[in-house]
Amino acid sequence: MAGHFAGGPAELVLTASVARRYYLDARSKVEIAEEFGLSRFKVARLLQTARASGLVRIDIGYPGAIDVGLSDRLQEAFGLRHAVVINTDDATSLRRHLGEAAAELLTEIVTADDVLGLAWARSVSAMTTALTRLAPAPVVQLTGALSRADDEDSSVDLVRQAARVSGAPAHFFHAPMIVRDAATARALRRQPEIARAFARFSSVTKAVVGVGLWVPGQSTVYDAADTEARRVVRRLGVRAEISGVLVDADGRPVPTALAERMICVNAAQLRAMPEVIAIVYGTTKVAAVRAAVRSGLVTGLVTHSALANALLATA
Amino acid sequence: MAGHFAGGPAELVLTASVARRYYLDARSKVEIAEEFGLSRFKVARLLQTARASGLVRIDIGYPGAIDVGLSDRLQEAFGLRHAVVINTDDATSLRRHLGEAAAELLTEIVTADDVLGLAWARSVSAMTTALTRLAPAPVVQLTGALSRADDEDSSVDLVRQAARVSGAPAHFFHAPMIVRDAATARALRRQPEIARAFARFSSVTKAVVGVGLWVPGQSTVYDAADTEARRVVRRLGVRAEISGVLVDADGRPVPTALAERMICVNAAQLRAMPEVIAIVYGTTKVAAVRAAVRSGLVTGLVTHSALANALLATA
DNA sequence: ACCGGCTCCGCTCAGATGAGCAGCGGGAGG
DNA sequence: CCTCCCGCTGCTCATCTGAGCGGAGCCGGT
Repeated sequence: MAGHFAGGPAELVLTASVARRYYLDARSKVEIAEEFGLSRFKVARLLQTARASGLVRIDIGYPGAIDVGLSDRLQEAFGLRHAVVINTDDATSLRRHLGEAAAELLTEIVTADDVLGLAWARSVSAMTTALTRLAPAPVVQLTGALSRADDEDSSVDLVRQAARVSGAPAHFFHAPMIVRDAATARALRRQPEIARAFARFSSVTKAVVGVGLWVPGQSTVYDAADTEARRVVRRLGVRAEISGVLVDADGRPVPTALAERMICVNAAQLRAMPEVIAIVYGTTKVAAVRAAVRSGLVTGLVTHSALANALLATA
Repeated sequence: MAGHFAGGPAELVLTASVARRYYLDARSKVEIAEEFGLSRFKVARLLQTARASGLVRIDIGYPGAIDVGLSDRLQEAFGLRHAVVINTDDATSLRRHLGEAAAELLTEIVTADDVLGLAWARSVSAMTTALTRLAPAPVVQLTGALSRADDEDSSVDLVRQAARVSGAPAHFFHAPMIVRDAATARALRRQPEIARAFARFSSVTKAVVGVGLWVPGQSTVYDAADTEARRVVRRLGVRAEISGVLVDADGRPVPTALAERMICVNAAQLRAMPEVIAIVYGTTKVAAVRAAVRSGLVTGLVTHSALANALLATA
């Protein structure tokens, strides 16, 4: 493939001329053949050798924030419908950049016929912040609120913000993501406001979620859970959390007692959504992201170079 | 041309995928269309934008001694049949490298049906030194010897060496390049040995020559001429010397008294040779080389980057 | 609402292209 | 000298491709 050029200097230069005419000046092989006094077959063969010998190099890349090559490979490798890899790995601006990229992606792919579902995650919050334009699609809240002291945007605010941009209705509810026991959760889900939002899950066509690794500090759900639940869930094989949906290392949903206590979308509902885009950063989460894409629940990924490379390395 | 990409991230990545499939994996547009569920027209348009936006970059170059891009441009710009530009400008090894390149070129383009003509020049000498393989073409000496004390190879040796490699007859003669007066030159040209060689000029199909600038130290003929001749010839407008043939800045042959005193090929004879390759180095000679290629006497050029660039800059 | 202009899309069809094949010529070996 | 073999060349035909055309949807101005 990258073999050296066989012929002499004259043929080398001739080949280069032909290649330039063909690839850069966009002439047809017939034209080139006439111009150089060759048969079109000879021209075709010269171009073949030009490609094979590496005389003509074609590379696909773009001088911008998006690493298109990596995005493409990621999409291909995991069979994703969408993959956007951001070039920077700078920790300080990473979340903002991913938010912007995801916002752009959403602006592009969401139409008025869509119903948008949003889970709570800091990365999803960064997206809504960056969102400036959106087709008039209704927005549905997918998860309850997580009681973190430093949260600027609650789960509810996030949904309302997106709906404000889209100009279509917001379907939100006020409830925590995790409650003390299953009974309380069941009671809450019967609340009219919450039930109405949940009823819309089945019509959601595009969702945006976060992914957490089931270890301290790498999952808002993990951090919000009590010590006992953390341990039990861990022992059941849960490795990753997709906006509340708990899956094992291979992406299989794991039934847990904790899930009974959560006010959020479940695996079956998520799977029914044609498009689920995860925004994830931090190489620590490699295993979680791999589980998420393997699960098939996640069909799109917005991430950064380091994580993308890590994913591909272990694929 | 180098405009940025218009669409959103999803289309950007899709375009990159399609471009990779097309340019790197060499799939047909129809195949790609089926694979991605698009029409082949859509694929074509994506590829167009990919090219126009700079997402797909094609460059032609070769990691070797020969700068193919420059060679190509030179060939194109001056309508040359052959152009070989060597990448290095390192003065110490320049002549040797050019000699090797020219030798390769000659090995490639000379066939048993050719008759090879060789003029004397240090660069041509470097070529014969590097010559290891050559079709059995007879070799004809085009110029007399120049009496430089430091010459390793005389005009004669050069011809014999090439003929030894080719395995075909050498047609050489022993005579100086410049003699005291025209009468002596005429007498010499009538010498059987010399006349026989000269008679072969008309059958020469490929010649290799040097080019000199008509200033001190840039032309072996200039240096070999007497002060008076140098001045007279200069005043007649001569700027360049192509292995003894004197031309002005535009490449027009200039009739001179000096020419009458020289034992070498003349302009008409040189012009009759279908292929005349000049080996030249040193940016000082730019004007001389331009004159030589403009003259149409020279149809091929073996040179180095700096000189090639200088030529193109002033073209 | 209606119209005119605009853009985007996919169709048609002629011309361009590639895979495979046969002819030719040149060199090695008998 | 002949003969075989190999590589190069250009042909055929089925497929691919590009330029141009017309229709569908969109948008802004009455």
